Amino acid sequence: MQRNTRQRAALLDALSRQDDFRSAQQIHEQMRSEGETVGLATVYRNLQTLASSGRLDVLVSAEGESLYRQCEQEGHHHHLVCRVCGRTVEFLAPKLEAAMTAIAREHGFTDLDHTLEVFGLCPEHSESNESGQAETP
Amino acid sequence: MQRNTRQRAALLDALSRQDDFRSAQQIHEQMRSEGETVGLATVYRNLQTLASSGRLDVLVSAEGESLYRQCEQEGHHHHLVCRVCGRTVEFLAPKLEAAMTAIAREHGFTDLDHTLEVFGLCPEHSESNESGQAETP
DNA sequence: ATATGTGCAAATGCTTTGCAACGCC
DNA sequence: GGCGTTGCAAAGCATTTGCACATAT
Repeated sequence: MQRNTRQRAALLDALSRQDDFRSAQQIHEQMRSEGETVGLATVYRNLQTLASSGRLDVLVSAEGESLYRQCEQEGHHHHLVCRVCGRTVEFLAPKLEAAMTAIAREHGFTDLDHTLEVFGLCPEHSESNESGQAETP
Repeated sequence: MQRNTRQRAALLDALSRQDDFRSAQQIHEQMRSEGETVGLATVYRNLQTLASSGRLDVLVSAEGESLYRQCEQEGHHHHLVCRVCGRTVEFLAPKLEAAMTAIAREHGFTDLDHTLEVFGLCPEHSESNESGQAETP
């Protein structure tokens, strides 16, 4: 079954100290920079395992890259994700759900499922603010 | 500017005779099988051009592949897609847009973009109906 | 002890790109 | 004739996989 390896523990730890959506490579890089010695393939493999066991949230960015983060909420929810830093806000939208369901029903569709992700620039990275303020000149 | 090449015309024609979402490679294959001689790269390039000029709808499958089809509506809209046959219904949801925008604004996000796709079973493929009527055994 | 997990590097699959030839305008 | 377009093959990326080695249990 599932063994308890240093790498897996390190990955879970990294994920727990981090609540933005990140790509496998970003996560790997971060772990490396924190002194962990982990292979990229291992990160991919573990992320996959964790995701399919429902312990992680996965979302596919507009560019087709898979982004991961630990779940915050159990139930159904959506994400507002910063395109630059990955900062994420979860939100519920029962009205949206209801409206979508209604539309689908009107067309005779059943067994519904949907994806709704919002991408944008968070306050730190908004365009009016992007003149290079993140650094300390 | 934009030139009028045989390949581009063939692509537009192929797209116009087809209303499911398809990958670049599927479209290329179809064109080939219809006797068109077109390079795969050309298909990719033209799909990209057309998509960014808003003449095509693009959607990224869960596997990260880009799927294209011609637009039915000009403006922003969403899709209700049958998981079995790919049958697609476009719909508008101004209230959803407004609600999402509001939520994003509350969190200070700007330059918004979002993906909203609804998947389900169309009337032909609903579960109560799925006993295998599509085939001829 | 032994099945699982890991690391590396090679392989995969989709997509993009460099560059010479091609063909609209 | 010139410049956008094309085609091919090579390059790029994110991700997966084969295989020998390491290691939890």
